[in-house]
Amino acid sequence: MKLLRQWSGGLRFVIYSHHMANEFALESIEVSSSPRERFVEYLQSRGKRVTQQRLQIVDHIFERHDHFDADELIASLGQLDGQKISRATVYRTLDEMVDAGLLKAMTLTGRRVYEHDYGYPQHDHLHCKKCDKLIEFASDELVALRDAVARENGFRVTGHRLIITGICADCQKKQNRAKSPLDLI
Amino acid sequence: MKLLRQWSGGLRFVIYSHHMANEFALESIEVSSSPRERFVEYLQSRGKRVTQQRLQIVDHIFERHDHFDADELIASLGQLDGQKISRATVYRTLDEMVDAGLLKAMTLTGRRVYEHDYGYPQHDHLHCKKCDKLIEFASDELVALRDAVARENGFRVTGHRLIITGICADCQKKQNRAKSPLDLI
DNA sequence: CTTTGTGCAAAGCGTTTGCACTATT
DNA sequence: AATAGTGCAAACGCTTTGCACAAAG
Repeated sequence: MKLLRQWSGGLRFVIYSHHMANEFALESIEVSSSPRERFVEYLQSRGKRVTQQRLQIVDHIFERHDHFDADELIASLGQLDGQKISRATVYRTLDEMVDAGLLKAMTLTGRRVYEHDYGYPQHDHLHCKKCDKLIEFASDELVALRDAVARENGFRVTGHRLIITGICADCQKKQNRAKSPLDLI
Repeated sequence: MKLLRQWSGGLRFVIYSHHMANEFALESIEVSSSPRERFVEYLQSRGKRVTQQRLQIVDHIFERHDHFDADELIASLGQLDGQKISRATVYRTLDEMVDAGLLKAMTLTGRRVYEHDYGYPQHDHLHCKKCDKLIEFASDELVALRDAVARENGFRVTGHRLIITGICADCQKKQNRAKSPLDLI
């Protein structure tokens, strides 16, 4: 799951690679500053402090594109050298990053899952209930449909979340393999 | 929030009224037995017992159509005469009713919310983040879109959940009223 | 009479919070 | 120096579970 990223001076771009298994096949969109820069701006604009912990967390999260929860983040932060960042600080910083528009959160199977929301196009998910994998897809049609439904109901949309649940291609293969005659000997 | 329901012999129908505020504007679909009957069938087919508590809970839930969580259900069950049904039993029975296909569950703002899934057409929701109201809508287009996306990804769909978040018409009115010049005196 | 369900209270699990200490401004 | 952030552990809110007793089959 490699990720290409380019930060060039002035106007900047993020370029995510196409993932072979299709999980992260969306192209990135243009952004005017790095996640770190944007987080610093956000903090300063609110009179909040730019701490070592906050910087370490933003940098770490935007080093690769994937979906993660608080525990996974804490575990992978723990592997970095230096002193550990506490669970409480991680939770507090994740909230701030959601506020800052850097991350998007959704609840899946009881736990909160986060993903990049900055420099990444709007999309929805296919969720495999066997392996828990999230596959992203984007659909303009869906957004149009959403807006039409909202309009009919006099509703002012701020966002949406579509999760299609089922079994991914990989898990279907595994299932078939398990059921094949060869295994019944 | 009145509900019309008719159980006539043989082939039966559930008829939900149109709700004035539009929360429950979907027409019902035909079902071959009452929720209670279906739950009993489900229980017997699995060698589970038909207890007073289980019957009381199904009946109570299907007396009116709305969205509820475990606590609300426990509170409204508590108002019935007779001995109280324990929290644990309510949770266990809700799980069984989801298994039985009578209820559908989703997680909203941390807590699990339930709604009828039997005798009620598939639909999705608009969720007002001001007043927490859920407005239902149905869209065949959405289902077609979902299936197309899944097909492209070799994904076998078992279901989906679309929640459009924003501000409902009522809350928009309230907001405008609060901001009107008259209130600024 | 056997076995499953119920009620209670305790445990679980992810997340949040109060507070004394530390770091940023 | 003043104030906001951190780390710790305890608290939280919702849900689940172990166990002794009650009820269904």
